[in-house]
Amino acid sequence: MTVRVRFAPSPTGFLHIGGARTALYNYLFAKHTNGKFILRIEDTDELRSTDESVLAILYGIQWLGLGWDEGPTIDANGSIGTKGEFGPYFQMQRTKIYDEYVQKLLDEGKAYKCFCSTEELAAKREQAQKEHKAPKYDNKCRNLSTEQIKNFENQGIKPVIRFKNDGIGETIFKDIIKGEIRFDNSLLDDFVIVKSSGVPVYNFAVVIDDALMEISHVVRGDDHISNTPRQIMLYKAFGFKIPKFAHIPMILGSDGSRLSKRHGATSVLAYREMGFLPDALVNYLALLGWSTQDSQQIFSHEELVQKFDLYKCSSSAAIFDDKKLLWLNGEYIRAKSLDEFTEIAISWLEDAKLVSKNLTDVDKENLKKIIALEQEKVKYLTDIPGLFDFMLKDEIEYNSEDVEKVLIKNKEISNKILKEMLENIRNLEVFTAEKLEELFRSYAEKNSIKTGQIFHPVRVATSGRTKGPSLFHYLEVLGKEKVVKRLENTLKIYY
RNA sequence: GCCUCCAUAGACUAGUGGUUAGGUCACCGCCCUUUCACGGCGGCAGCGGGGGUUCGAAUCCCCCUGGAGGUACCA
Repeated sequence: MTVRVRFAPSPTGFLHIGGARTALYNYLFAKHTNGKFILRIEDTDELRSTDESVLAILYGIQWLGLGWDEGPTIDANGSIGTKGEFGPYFQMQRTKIYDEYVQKLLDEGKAYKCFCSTEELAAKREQAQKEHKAPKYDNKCRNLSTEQIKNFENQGIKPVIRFKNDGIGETIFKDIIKGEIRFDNSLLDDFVIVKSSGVPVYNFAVVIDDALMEISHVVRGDDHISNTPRQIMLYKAFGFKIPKFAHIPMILGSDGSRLSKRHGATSVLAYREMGFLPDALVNYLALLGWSTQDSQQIFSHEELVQKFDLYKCSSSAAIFDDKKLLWLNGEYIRAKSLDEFTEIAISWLEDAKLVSKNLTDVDKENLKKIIALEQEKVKYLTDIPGLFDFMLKDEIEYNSEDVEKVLIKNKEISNKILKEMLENIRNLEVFTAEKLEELFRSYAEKNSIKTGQIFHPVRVATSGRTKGPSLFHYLEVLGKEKVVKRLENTLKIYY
């Protein structure tokens, strides 16, 4: 049996962390088994579905690098196409298909029209709650005569269509992750399968689509567990083959409640904005609910595909921990080759207007030397401008605290040292890290002072702060001219 | 209220009847070091509670507690 799985988001918002992980697990399971990963847009919520959401979701999955085999496609201009033979992959384009199947149920007496008003239903529900009873539809319209139906229709009342649930026995299924789950059918009512607008409801459309698209495994969030018995009833009513189910646990916020805006960013694309590498996010998400016995933490995309095992997923909800994500992000940044990282860094420097667009290869080679000094320090890509600006700007910004601590305190000493070092540097013919280090150390020895007493003031005088790359290396990259100028400037301003 | 799922350190997890309960992040300490990082070494910290079953339970069963999800003409 070839595996066919799908990710079926409803376009009522951006792609969030939970959805991303569901998509990822589907993707990994498909790739691992050499199966197909299908993307289907469940846009039957006429009120909340938007085109922007469709785009945001598509971009989000694309950014994560989860290519899908069938479903909507999107090109550089943002126009939407489609690929795969089982489409269309937008449910609202499939209404004719659903109509057919609804009619079948109606003809076979397995479904019926219900004319009860939402107000009436709401009132009954409230009443049931008051009496501590399960709010269940009372089957009022189950046995309407054709005359009664005609009567309602003549009044212009649009019915919903309900599935007739016999309420006998149990619905049992074996979930790949949760094990056996059973529901008492008598607790379920005659649920709505088509809204009065004529659009099918989620529980109906998924079943038709999953069956027609030959989905072999339904991998989705465990918030869908309670929908599953209804869906199984429909599979049975149509005589469709029932797919395997894998309900993956939810991702929770730091306080253990459902992940929401309260917990900060939940949108995948927001993580891009925050400076995360997609591979780091993917790696983190993979680990949130799945692990290998040897406790491996870092996986390449290929390794993930190779090692991911749907059957070894955790069955309990996991709290999203951005500390660990951040650690992984650092790991991925450090693992980049200098060339790769330079490309990434340049785009962030461009956005921050620290370098111009259309850099020449020579510019890039020079930048590479600068970037090499700080790559290991980057945790968020958004750190990049702040880490490099002192190397790139003509005018440095002085951090007042650092200036106070290193230059102003012991002013006479630092003044003398800076003046003398300025002279020494002016006289230095070969301006390399090695020569600079020699110079600094011999100066310290001659004057019998600690090396730190020179290093620190020079660092602040040439960079404006105490934190930064290895002193001699960045001085070399900066070049003699700039170093001299900065020292002169500092002496002018603070002494 | 009712239904369903879940329960190992602060977080993610390994573990399927006998382990000094293992790993990772975070945190703390030490080392490396001109700063910041990186890296290395070490440490703190856990089986929610109560009953069973068993010679023996983190592991199997029951109850409780706690958490999550559902209970829609939303998905």
